[in-house]
Amino acid sequence: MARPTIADIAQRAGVSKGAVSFALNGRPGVSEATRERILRIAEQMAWRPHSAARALGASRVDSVGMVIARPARTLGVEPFFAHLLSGVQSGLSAESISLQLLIVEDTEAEIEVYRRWNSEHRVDGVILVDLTVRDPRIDELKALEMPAVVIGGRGGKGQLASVWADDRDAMLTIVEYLAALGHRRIAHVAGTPVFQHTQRRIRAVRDAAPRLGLLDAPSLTTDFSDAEGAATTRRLLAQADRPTAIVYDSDVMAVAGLGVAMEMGVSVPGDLSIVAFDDSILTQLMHPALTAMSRDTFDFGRQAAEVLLEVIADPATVVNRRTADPVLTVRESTAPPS
Amino acid sequence: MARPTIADIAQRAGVSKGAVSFALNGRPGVSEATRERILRIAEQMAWRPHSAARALGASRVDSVGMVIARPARTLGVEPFFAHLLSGVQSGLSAESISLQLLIVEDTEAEIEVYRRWNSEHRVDGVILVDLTVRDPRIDELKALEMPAVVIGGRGGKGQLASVWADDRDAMLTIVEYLAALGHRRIAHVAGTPVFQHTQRRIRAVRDAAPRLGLLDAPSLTTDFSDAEGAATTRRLLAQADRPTAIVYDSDVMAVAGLGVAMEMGVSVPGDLSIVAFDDSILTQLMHPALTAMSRDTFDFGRQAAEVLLEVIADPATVVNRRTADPVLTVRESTAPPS
DNA sequence: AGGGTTTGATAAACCGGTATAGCTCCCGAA
DNA sequence: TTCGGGAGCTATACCGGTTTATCAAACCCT
Repeated sequence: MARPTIADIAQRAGVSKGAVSFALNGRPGVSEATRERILRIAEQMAWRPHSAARALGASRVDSVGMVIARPARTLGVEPFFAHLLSGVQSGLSAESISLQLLIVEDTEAEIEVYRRWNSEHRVDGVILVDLTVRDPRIDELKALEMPAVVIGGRGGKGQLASVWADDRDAMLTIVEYLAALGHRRIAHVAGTPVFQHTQRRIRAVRDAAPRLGLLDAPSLTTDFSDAEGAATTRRLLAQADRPTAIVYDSDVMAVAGLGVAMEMGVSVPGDLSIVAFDDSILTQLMHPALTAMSRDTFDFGRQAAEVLLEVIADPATVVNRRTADPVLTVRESTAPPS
Repeated sequence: MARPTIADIAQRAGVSKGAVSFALNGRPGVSEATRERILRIAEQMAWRPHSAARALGASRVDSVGMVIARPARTLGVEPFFAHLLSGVQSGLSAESISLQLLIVEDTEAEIEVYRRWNSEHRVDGVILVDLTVRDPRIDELKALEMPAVVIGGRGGKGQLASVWADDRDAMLTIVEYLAALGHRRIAHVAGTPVFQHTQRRIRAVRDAAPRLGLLDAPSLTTDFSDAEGAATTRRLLAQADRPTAIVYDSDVMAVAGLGVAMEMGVSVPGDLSIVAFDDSILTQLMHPALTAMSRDTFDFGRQAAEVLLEVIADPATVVNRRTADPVLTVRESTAPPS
């Protein structure tokens, strides 16, 4: 027999399909003795539920989705997504729920995917990343009544559940660390201002500057690419009163910045301290190795999965879970200014 | 009405469910006039097939799977997977087939996933990566009769369909290029010998050495990690008659090797030429930028998806598609030996 | 004109589960 | 002694599609 169905089990156990269903799902309706007998037979026949059949009757699909809207070109350099994915899956695997991953070009395409997933019943819920200010996805998902959890930002007026780390605090930690070393000219090479986390980091720098007595603390926005990271660094270092420390919003930009500094004969950390907001193998491979803000991305993903499952179980829930704070890993790229 | 079903459409069109099904799937059984009317109504009601219902009746799920068996830690540095994924999806999206992605720790877990997917009917087929010598997955998938396509290697005695690039030729190109520059001591920092592509590259170096008059051409295996890449480089450069050129099997190891060279005061490309087998942003970010073998990974994935769909349509097909040859991108890390 | 084939459609079975109404015992309380 | 009620199980409807058997009407040929 190719793939046994519950009807096969029922026949073999001499009971009805319903009884088998009860037994296999641990719900009342059969005696302990019968349940055990059925479970033994199911085990022995290597029965597995047919996911489609289950999805049709009940309305859960045991599958959640995640769409990443980034041009393929800029994707994959940061280990961020890979770790996040692993984490999400470890959070899902406990309930043996599968993950659909989709990479699309832009937010419009992403929303289209949500619509399709919704009408085709392909997923029970979704995980959102790269939250922007006034993110159109939030309203859309609300309208579709699709369970969702936002990673890395509040879910818009508390509408959606979210899992987030305290970017503001992390950025303050970095700036305070640099100020404590004696730096007074600190520059911030930020990401794209449409992202909420970029905004929060920029605000954190701006707010901390006067308190720490910084002479100058500009935040310069980029598109997160190595090219713009390098160009911005070049502009900064060409200034008469150039910064003695630069904070980069991503590890890729920090590495690009380090390259520019070396090329311009600016020694790191002698003449310039460099801090990367995100940590990865990249920062560790450099010479000097870069001081970086490390987040437990894996755990981030795991928690997002957990929260999503809660929301799916009870769509009324709105959790706003704050994850462990990022910690600053000091390496060789930071020192007191000369 | 929340989500219209074909019954709703049938009622509105004044026909039976069956007629609607025929019309929507473009099969004979309804007149052109009726078909058009039904299609218009379906369009107007924004009908979408319920994926589970369709999967239950027919036996296709319109979903394919891909399992990556690597410890999360080593994952995600190389843009390889991200690009591959994008490519696979672009190949699948035409037929609006979705992709299930799973990251697991080892091959054993991977096989377990295939078994589960098979018995739960979760996917119509799978894509295999990181083919090893005598890969146990091939026999398993054959036994499960699950459509599959292998990326980056032949599918074991022509059993499974595959999509591959010519590693051997690519490696020969690199070695010939270095020999033409005048190098006679070339070392090869390889990956894990369990992988077929590693074996092929090692053999290519060994075979080419005498023909090109190389004095020495050792292939040293590693676990692909930056740590072992660095350690191996250190050993090589400490030798009395150290190599004048090193070929690395991955971009990460090449970068680590470059770091070691700089640290030991070996100038690149003055005293040592470096070539990375895989290209990525990493190699471009370095100073000097690394000469590297570039593959069109996106296209690789796209083709794998296409072949898989062919195999799913007709399980008897065994395609062995060879993709475009990788090309050597010469940058600043290679020069004639001093 | 009559018998056979084609066309266009329908009703019902089916896929493999889940949910529910209902039936039969059996036990305890009134 | 009877009745209520819960435990244990069966039968059946149902989820939303696909597929098949069936059938009436039209069409075709000699």
